[in-house]
Amino acid sequence: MPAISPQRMRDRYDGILNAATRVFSSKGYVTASITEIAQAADVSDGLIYKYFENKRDLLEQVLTRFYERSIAGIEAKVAKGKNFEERLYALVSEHLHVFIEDIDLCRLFISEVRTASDYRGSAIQLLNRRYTQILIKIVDAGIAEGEILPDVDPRLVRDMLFGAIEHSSWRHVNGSKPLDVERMARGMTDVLVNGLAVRRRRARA
Amino acid sequence: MPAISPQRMRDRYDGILNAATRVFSSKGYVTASITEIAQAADVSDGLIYKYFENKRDLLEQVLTRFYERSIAGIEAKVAKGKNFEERLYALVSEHLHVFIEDIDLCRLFISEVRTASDYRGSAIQLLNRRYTQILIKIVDAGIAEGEILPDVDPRLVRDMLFGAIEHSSWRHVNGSKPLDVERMARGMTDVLVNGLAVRRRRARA
Amino acid sequence: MPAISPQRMRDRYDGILNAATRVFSSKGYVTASITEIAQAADVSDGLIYKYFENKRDLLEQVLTRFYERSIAGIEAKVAKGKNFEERLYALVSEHLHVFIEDIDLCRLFISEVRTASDYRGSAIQLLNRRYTQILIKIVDAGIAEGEILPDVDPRLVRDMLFGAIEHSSWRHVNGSKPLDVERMARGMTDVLVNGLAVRRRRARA
Amino acid sequence: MPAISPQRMRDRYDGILNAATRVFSSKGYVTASITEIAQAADVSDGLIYKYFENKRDLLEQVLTRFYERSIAGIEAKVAKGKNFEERLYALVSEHLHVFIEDIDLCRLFISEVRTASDYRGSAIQLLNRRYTQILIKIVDAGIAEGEILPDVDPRLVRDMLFGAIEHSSWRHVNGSKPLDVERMARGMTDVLVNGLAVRRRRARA
DNA sequence: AATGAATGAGTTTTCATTCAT
DNA sequence: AATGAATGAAAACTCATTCAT
Repeated sequence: MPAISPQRMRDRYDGILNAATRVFSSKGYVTASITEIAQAADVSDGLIYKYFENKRDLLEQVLTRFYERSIAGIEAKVAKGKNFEERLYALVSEHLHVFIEDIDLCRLFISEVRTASDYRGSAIQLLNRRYTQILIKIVDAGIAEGEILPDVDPRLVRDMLFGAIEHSSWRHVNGSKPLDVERMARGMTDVLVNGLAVRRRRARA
Repeated sequence: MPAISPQRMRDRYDGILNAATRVFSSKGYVTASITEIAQAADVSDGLIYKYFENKRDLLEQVLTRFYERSIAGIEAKVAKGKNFEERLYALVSEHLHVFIEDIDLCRLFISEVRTASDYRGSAIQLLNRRYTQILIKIVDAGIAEGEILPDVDPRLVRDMLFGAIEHSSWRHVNGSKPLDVERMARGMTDVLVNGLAVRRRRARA
Repeated sequence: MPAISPQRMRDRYDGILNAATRVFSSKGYVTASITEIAQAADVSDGLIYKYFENKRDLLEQVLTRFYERSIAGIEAKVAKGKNFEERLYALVSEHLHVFIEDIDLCRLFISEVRTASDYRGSAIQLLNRRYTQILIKIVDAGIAEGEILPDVDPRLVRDMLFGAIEHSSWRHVNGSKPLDVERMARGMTDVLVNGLAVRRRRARA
Repeated sequence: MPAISPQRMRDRYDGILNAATRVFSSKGYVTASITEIAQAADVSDGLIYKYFENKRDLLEQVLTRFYERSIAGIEAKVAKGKNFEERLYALVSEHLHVFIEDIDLCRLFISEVRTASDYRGSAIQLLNRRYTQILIKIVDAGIAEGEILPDVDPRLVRDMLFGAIEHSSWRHVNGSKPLDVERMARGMTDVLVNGLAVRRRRARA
């Protein structure tokens, strides 16, 4: 004898999650209060604890859902790329787009998720791996198709790329300047592909 | 006619700063409490406020001291490099070393300093600029000496490099694996210099 | 669907207000602590902040309630007076009664309310005006009915009377002697009406 | 073997007292801090405790000195008055002048001195009596010389007058309007002497 | 005599979480 | 199922007073 329909339960859950996403994004984890989230969700404080274990759990759900959606979008775009360079470019530009469209969530993600003591083994960590795999596959395919030097360590490329994206996005996050996604994605892809060194006999693309 | 010797005052200051460094590093800024720091420094709560304006100020001093020391070390090493590649390698490997030796402080730095609303114009920001300049100069010199393509945007290189370092260090920070500094620094330098693409006519170094 | 009956909420509110009234009265605003009030109200510290904004707000509610009740009582008595002298007497004697019955609250009122920087425009100030009006109307009516000299400044009368009441009450407040309300009210009324000077041709009432 | 000359000791004492007068006046007793006073006196915190028992004692000395000086001034002026009305006027106007010239000290006096639990028997209380006596004597003399009705209670007059002065001064203290001393002193004296009631056969002055 | 470093109790206020209704 | 009243532990910070120097 369920006192509430599964659909309604689902709606409640989503409502709270959406509210938490908004509040956490705009105020940060510590500064946001359960009461504030409850009000934004038009729900009582107590009810939140029926759907989520505690404040930390709520944060994790928020981040997980965001990460899942972002990865799905990036995967879709990357799949359309026809060669190494196109796929790399798709990855970079999509990643940057996510940063631009959901700055606040990204800021939340970066500043809170890693602090979590329970980071290892969490759902987030699994997503992280999944995301990483996207790039690894791109690189592996590039090597297989002869586009990329075979002695390149894919993990190195991953670190350089994601690090670069994150790093350059930060300035945007912190508000100093708008980000020119197109130009930046192009620049990163280019440097990664061709390096910085002067070539004697071969013109760069 | 001070009631306490300057030396003892200096010791007190350092004692508190060291205690704060330890506590902040291990627990994070918000989670650490003044009382905890005071106990770690074997000092009363109140005394902390004689040497530091408030909790935030204490954090800033901790970060500034750390940053200053790190920069000095890196600058020294970089100065010894004879060409672009050597200097770039020095920068990368020193930076990685700092990350490895002071993981917790780096985590603190990354997760707290950028959140600070008063970041802009702060001492930290100045240090950040100073650090950034080290790399910019390396790149500029590389261009001047014809080692590097003249149309390279130094800021792009900066973002890619620092981002990559930060990013790859994170895994180390989060504890999964030890970091092979030598190999990683070599790899990054190499990719940055030569790119990933296969060269037709020219053997890579 | 509140989790608590409105009646119980009202009781809590009143309980805290009463406790605060007691504690503030006996110890003064600054000296009284929230914890002390909470204990007196048999309630947790935190709950006080559910019913009142902060310590200052709590004080204001205490004073306002007291003032409202006092004014209502005085107004009622004054309304029964048939002429200037009777009404003046009613005002004076009621005011003195309040002082005697609630010495501590009066002391609190006098020493705290005027210090408040936010006094102007506050609820208290409005009550102050309302009280002042009672006397002004008495004087105006006395003039209109030819009982009082027309060139009398009602504000001067107000200052002299309220000042006198307050002042003479203070000795009572500070505990030296009990106050003979009847005699004092009679004396003040008389002096105000007839003055101190000897009259040549007219016997005093 | 005094390590410091009596004169220098006296200067120190006065310096601290003056500084305390300034700081207490402008910030109030609770808000003022010993450190602040020490700085204003160009002296160390600790030295204050060589000259005064504690913060409360310091306040009392400040108020006592102020009160003593004010009374002396008023006594001198009153002594010059030739009859009841002149002396009464002198008292009122001098009192008002003190209020105007030392508003902040008056505010301090009124809001702090009475709160003092040790009010009774203190130096301040003695001064209060001495001040009160000035008026009592004026009234007694007025009665003796036939200017004033013999059945007047001098204490009642005292309360009305001092109360009125204090009360009307408060508005000035609280800053709403400047005080017209002359007019107000004249008005009070007049009402006290002649009363408010219409006289049939005798024109008022 | 004079200093000012050092203390530590005490303050208001916030908030995640629980549980009676 | 849902509420929101109630808790109480914690936090940062202040300051009168003491005492080693």
